[in-house]
Amino acid sequence: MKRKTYSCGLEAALDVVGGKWKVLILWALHDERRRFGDLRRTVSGISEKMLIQNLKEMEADGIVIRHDFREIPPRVEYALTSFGISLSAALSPLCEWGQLHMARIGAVKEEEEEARGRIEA
Amino acid sequence: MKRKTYSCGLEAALDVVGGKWKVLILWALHDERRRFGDLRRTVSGISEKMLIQNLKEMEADGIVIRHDFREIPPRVEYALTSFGISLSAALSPLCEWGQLHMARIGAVKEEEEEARGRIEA
DNA sequence: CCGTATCCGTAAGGATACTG
DNA sequence: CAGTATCCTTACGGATACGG
Repeated sequence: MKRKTYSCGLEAALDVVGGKWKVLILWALHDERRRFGDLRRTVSGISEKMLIQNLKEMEADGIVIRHDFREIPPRVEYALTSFGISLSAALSPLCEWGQLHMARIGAVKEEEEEARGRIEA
Repeated sequence: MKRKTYSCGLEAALDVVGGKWKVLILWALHDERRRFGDLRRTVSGISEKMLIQNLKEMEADGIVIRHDFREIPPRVEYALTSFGISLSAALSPLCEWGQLHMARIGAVKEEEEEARGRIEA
């Protein structure tokens, strides 16, 4: 059987949590299971389409598990698998780093956006 | 002065190392300074355009520093700043996680790609 | 050797409306 | 409530050719 290969661990990790939303979804689930609508509100800015699409991929990758209560009105909860939990643990230092340097990053990015604005104008 | 804000540390971190290439470039630099052409070969699959574009953004973000030796033929080296080093340290658990689960991830992703192939056919 | 410039396709992602 | 379906835009990124 063929198997995709990677030149380093980060490349493999990115194959699972790459893209704009997956890390944020993962993080929203790292401390508690959540319903679909709950996730939608927690991960600010995400559309329903992107949310469900990413959740499906994450489920296929084995980091998230979906539990459908088969009630009416519908009720579905998403939670991390143990694999997902190990991933979120690996992500936590990055989260702390971001927290620590948030102010600096925010300032630089704000400048960059202003600069882009000046170019367009 | 305005300042961009984030709802969690990961969001801020992603603003700096988001996208397909930056983490890989960062990682290529985490143990040694490298020349442009060296980076191009090390970060497998990247085009010159994407490499220079990302390097410029990373320089603007203060995680990479560019040293132009002003020689002919040209010689330019890129290295991590101390800020960049702190980031690479925060990334290292994720790298280890990827390394550890590389086989599993590779297998799943291979299946997914095969599945996509069947749909198109 | 280290980039720039240009062209171009794809796919990621947003908005909106609709269904069980 | 939890999704689907559809349309549409843009920006990410590849390929290629050229310049200092």
